[in-house]
Amino acid sequence: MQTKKFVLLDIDYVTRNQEPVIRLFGKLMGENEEGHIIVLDKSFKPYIYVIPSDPHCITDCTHELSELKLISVEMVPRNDMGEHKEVLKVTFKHPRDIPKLREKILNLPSVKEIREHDIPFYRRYLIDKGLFPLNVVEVQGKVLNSAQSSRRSQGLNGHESQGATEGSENNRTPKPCIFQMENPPKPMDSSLPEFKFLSFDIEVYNPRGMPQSDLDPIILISFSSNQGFRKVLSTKNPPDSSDPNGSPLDFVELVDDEKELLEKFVETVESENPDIILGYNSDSFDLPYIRDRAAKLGVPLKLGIDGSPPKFTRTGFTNSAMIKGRIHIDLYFNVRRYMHLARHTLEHVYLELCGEKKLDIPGDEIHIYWDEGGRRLETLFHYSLHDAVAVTRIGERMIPLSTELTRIVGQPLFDVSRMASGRLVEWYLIRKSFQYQNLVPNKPSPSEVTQREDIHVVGGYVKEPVKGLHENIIYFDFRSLYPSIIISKNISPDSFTYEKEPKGKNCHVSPEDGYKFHKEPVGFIPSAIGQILQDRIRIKSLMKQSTDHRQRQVLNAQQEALKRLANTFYGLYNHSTFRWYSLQCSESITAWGRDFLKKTMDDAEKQGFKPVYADTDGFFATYLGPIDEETN
DNA sequence: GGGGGCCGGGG
DNA sequence: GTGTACGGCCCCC
Repeated sequence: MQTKKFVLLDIDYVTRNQEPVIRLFGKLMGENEEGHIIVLDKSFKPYIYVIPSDPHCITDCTHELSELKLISVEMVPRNDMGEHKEVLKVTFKHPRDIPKLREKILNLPSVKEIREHDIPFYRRYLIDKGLFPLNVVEVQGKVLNSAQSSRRSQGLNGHESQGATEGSENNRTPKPCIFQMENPPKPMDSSLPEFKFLSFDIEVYNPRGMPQSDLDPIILISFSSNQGFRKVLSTKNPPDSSDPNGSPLDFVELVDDEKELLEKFVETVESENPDIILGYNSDSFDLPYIRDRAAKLGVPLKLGIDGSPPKFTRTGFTNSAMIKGRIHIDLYFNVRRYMHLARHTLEHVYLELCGEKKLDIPGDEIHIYWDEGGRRLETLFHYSLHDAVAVTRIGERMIPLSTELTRIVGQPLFDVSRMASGRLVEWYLIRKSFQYQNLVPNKPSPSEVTQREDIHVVGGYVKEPVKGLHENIIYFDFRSLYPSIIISKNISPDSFTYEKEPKGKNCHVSPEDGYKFHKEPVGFIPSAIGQILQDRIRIKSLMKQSTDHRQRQVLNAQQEALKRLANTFYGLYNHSTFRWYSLQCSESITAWGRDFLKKTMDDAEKQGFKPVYADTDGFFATYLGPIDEETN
């Protein structure tokens, strides 16, 4: 039995002998260890929860379930919205069985509800094992491939090898260590290495406007890493080609043709061996384009650490490209989510983040620069390289936040970098649910979503501004009004109650609607927000104490990530697709908010202030001087 | 005002 | 893949 320590970069599962096998992709951490590891875990099985229609018919329910193709049915205690329940944990042979059987199970006479039937298998694994991507994991087991003996192993790494592979082996990435786990993985609290990232950008010959991958070849591919690597691969000789060694453009490497360009692209990724691959709009442009051209020219795109080609999927309204064992991040989506700019072109974003103008060539003129050669071509090389460098610079600013969000939310960086903030919170809460043995609420059906969207909740209090030029202005505002209300009034779906009995004393009662929330115990959502805010305070104080520059940067990213998470909680009760959606909670928050603001304004008026404008969590007032000095 | 459709980035 | 998810703006009625 051996022990291996690694940074968890990515996770998925494959099917071997009809059984699911979890694969953890990592970068080895030990003293004399180098390279990648792929850890296989055959022991984890998918499951869902079944709530029987009546607590007494749990045996009927078990019986009905036993007719199906399952591994086991087990009675377990769980909490559901503050209510204790005995439910059935139903374990399946394969994740595929769940979408196949869940309708059938739901329609059994003794079944009332099914839960947690839509949690992707690899996410379930991370949550249940307490593993956090980008943190260190220790595993015990045995190495399956003796070092370097077989290229890409034999099928055990999930990707069927594509026949004999030729090409230079000189500075290729060593083959990953394939490791079979024999004991549960241990999350470790070790210090972490910095991540290496490689940015890339392609240029395409485009005499007809936007390039079409069936017609227009890729002419340049440029690279930039956060460790100083810079290169442009070109299918055309740089200027001054009469002297092959005298090129002033020493970052340019000439290749014979587009086929070699793509082969060198793969080799560069292998030899640079980055943890993270960055692009700008690379999910929907660069990588699909490279895929199409590589297919046309017969170049295998062995970009994953297991030699697999990128996998293209749809993520909502857009595409995403996954590179196994490395983390491909399209910064465009990050930037669009986190930066509020009118436009999100690479040029605009670079200017905003780095304060520098980017060398620019109008997109539709690239083929002209290419054809003209000479100085024009030189400019094109610089432009292309600079695009890749700009992506690296933007990455340096954006990645720390995403990596810390990953460590808090506990889902892969690939996913986290593409998730809307509401989703991040949702996965954070799903993990919390597991810890508290709570049942996760189901996602709403499409009809429920539209129903929710039709309901409008009254927002914050707004006092129309009094027209005119005001002097002697004071401004008052509540520091984070809504989160304070959620916590102080314990606003949570599991503390909300329709009960008439516990009036007043044991409940907070909302203004206007009179919704009641139990004062105790602390609700699920308030406790989660409370914990995030507390963590943030703790990290900010650590930051003050720290003298190490790098550590301070990490801590700062951590507290920023927590702030971002905390900030997205407030509106979530009113998000139609949120699992913990609650109209009562949503209405109560704003009702209390209006109440607090109005009361404070009334008090201020009594003290001689005249409010001239108010909005949600603060107001402006002019000071008229003390009105009635005797009252106070 | 409300429903439907389109677009963003990339060359 | 135990997937499948945005939000702003314009147009039209």
